Amino acid sequence: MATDAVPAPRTPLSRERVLRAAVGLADEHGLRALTMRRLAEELGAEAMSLYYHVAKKEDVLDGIVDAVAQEINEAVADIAAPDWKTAVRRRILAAREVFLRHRWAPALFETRSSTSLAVLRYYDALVGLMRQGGFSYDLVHHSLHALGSRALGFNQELFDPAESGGGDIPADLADQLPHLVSMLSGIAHDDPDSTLGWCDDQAEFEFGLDLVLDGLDRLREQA
Amino acid sequence: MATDAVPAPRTPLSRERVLRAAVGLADEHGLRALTMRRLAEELGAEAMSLYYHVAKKEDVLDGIVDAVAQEINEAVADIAAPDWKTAVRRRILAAREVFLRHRWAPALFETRSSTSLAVLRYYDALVGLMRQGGFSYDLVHHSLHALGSRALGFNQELFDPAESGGGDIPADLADQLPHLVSMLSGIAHDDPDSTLGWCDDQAEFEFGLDLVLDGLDRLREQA
DNA sequence: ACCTGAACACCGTTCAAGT
DNA sequence: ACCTGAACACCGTTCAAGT
Repeated sequence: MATDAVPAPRTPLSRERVLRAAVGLADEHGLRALTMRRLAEELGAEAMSLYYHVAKKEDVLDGIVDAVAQEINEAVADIAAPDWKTAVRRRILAAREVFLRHRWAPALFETRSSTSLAVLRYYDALVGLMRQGGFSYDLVHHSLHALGSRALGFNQELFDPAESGGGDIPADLADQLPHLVSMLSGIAHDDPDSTLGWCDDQAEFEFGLDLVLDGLDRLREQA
Repeated sequence: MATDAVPAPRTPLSRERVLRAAVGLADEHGLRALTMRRLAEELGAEAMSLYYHVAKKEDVLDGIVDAVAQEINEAVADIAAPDWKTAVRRRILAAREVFLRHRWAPALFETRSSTSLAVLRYYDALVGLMRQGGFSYDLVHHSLHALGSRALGFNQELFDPAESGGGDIPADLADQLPHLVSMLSGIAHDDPDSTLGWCDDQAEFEFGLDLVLDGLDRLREQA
């Protein structure tokens, strides 16, 4: 028996523990709460200790993007479908569900300049599926551009056309925006739980996704 | 005549001067260089002086987004076209040119939660054009979602499928990404000047835009 | 090998004070 | 009305030092 009662030996830090804590912090309090100091606190350590396991904050951000992408790859692994379109569609919608669990992720993904390996793997599978479905490499390439962030399951929007249901636009402003006001009266987004970002709700996402996928399928047939 | 030689009376600050300087700073050195202190320095004043003319940094950011949107509205004012599709298309491509002058803007636009008046005006005109072209308000609404940021002229992409032309992917990595590597060999983006963000070059932007516009036109005919 | 304290250079922002 | 100096609370990051 040891003579001294050793204090519960804190689980040592590691890159993985740091990244997991970072994801948790962002999930709970948003990206802005993710500071090195706060992250260390979450782990019961000092901010400076983190630098032994990660190079800099950017490294942490790259790391949690990769972590989310891995989560997507797992969610997507067992998906099978009879044709390329439903296969791609199902993968994208499954990926989307991961983003619904990590609402900070779309904004962060868009700031990364170097692409994570897990994201590349995700795209690689997409390319494979489309090739198998009869696409030329060239058309696949165009398709990825046309899909943009929708390929990964989200659609960062610029403004919410139905912000507050349109009911709160002041009258003087309404005069300046006649068409917008007319459009918004009577339109409301139903399910707040399916909303990613501003107005990217499930129904609208699928509308845009299908519009693009159908268009691509048509181009494939023509080729 | 005044008895004392007054020092050249520095043009006084104003919200507008602050915003103009902010846009210039971002144009020249990027968004990261846009700090209150640096901005003040650019204006020959102290950081604290800015707070007399703007509420907080967020206010500055909202302000320069609105300034860019105004620039877009001016660029787009005189556009006429025979049908809704070319009208919308031309407006969007003209808006895009403004973003090519302010490459920091797409990223910033996507972080704004409240929409600038100038952006609303831009959308209002789009809605008007589409209504006139035979769209129901409901389909216009879906259309705006489907277009997403493309309605304003940019397409924030997640990764550059052709990053460095694909030539620099290490061999061991290439084994893990067979489809991607095959696709990338032989694809190169030609004109770096037309590139917004990562891989959003002019040709790809127009491909995606036309794909969506054609799809919307088809839905309009069916309705 | 792993962690930390003290310190540096930088933020945004306040507030009372100057003209 | 307009601007500023000093100060505060926070960043990310370094470095030499502890175990």
